[in-house]
Amino acid sequence: MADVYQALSSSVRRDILALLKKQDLSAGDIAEQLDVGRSTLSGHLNVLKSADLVATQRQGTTIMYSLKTSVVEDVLNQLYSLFSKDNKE
Amino acid sequence: MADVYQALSSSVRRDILALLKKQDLSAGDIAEQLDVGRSTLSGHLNVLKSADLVATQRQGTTIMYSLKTSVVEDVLNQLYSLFSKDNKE
DNA sequence: TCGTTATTTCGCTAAATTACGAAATAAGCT
DNA sequence: AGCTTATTTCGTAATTTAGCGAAATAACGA
Repeated sequence: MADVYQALSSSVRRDILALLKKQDLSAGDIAEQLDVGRSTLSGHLNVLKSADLVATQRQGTTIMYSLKTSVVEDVLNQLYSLFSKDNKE
Repeated sequence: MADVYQALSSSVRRDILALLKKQDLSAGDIAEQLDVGRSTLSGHLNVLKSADLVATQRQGTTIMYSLKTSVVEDVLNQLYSLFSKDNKE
């Protein structure tokens, strides 16, 4: 889980994740809903993919993006243990 | 909670938070334990303070840093609702 | 007030991030 | 093969971030 925090640090990328939460979408669909150029969006999707936050699946000519939740569970746990007052370790 | 994600995206800053979880520390104490220059550390502490992740309290000539947990609760909730499959909104 | 200690601010540099449009690639259809 | 649509890669520019040492500021004690 190299750089999940970095991936989550962009509001555009968090918006992408919010869209993908509702349904799987192609890059084009996402680009239509977010005010950002295609190539820029592609870069953001790459960051999310590297962080293992999204998965891709080719369907003919389009590529469908979907949300991956496993890594975020780790982040939640890490944040929890980083800040929970009780257990001091 | 302007940019908590940005603040959390640096491993140096996460290390600072981990140290502060165990006990309140001065900037000097932190600098001794982390391999980073004083001025650089000061910058990181500023980022954490802006993100409301740490609090400061002057004690004579030194400044004590302590962990603030309130904002992180919000982040945890946000992340949870961003990724939880069930509730689609 | 002077000196000492603790911390921050100030340039400055290097590296990373974000954005764009144009060109390249991939897949499907006729 | 040639055309169309979807997406990515490339080259470039602007902005942000991270790091450093030197100088500035703050608070204390002699």
